[in-house]
Amino acid sequence: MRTVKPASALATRLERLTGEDASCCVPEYQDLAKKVATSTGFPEALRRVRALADEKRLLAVALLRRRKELCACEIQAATGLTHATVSHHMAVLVDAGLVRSRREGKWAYYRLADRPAVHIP
Amino acid sequence: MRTVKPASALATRLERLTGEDASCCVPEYQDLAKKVATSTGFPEALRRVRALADEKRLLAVALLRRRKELCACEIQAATGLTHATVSHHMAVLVDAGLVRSRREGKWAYYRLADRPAVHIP
DNA sequence: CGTTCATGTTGACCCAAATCAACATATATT
DNA sequence: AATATATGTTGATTTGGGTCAACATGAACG
Repeated sequence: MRTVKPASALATRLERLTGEDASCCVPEYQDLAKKVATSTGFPEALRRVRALADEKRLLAVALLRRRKELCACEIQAATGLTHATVSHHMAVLVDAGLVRSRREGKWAYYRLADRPAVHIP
Repeated sequence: MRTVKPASALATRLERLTGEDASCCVPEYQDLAKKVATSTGFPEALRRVRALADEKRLLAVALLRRRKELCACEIQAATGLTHATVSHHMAVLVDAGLVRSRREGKWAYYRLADRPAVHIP
């Protein structure tokens, strides 16, 4: 017989450091990760960062930092996308809490939300 | 004959606002967008935001904010991923300038870079 | 030296998201 | 009312990226 569990790099490293058996420490790290990932700030930060992680959406936000307010047709002209795609992108930004939308007649206006910053949890 | 160009929402809106012909303004917005998108800060901001826009990578960064330094095997234990995937993810973070890597014998250590913040251009 | 072990690299697969055409809705204009 | 217009919605298509198995590298240890 041999050691049953496949030698874990983490366990061997911790045993090297502490001299004790560290085979239990992998679930410990799993628990820490789960605790962080389910903390309040994490899902929102992920949604915000994901919303910004597109070239066209980041461009829209960058433009909104220069012009206070833009209508959908202006964003369409700037991005060169279809109005359908623009609408989809702006919905993602609004859903992430980065942009607020306003409706005036036929036109839809967008501006940055009050606190559009992202901070890592 | 009719108006040759398909009625642009942006042009009609600007003509409504200014009373002048605005058919030229679409390339104007294109130029502004291109100017912003090619500005120095934009590609780096996009790379950083994209690097953070993954659940496992954001988790790794969040963990690095708690523990000053983690080795690859610890990140593997925390994320539950293959070591290949962990290596790939950490390379993305390092390439984005968010994380610095250090090598000590067989082990690879990661810590946050000096200024891991993202700021939108 | 040869083996083991921790990590990096490559190739392939697979899924989520970006995109657009077509349709739907709502507002303005005549 | 009827038409035109600006935007939202849906379905389908395609592409980028996350994932892993397999292989490669390089160090420690006998």
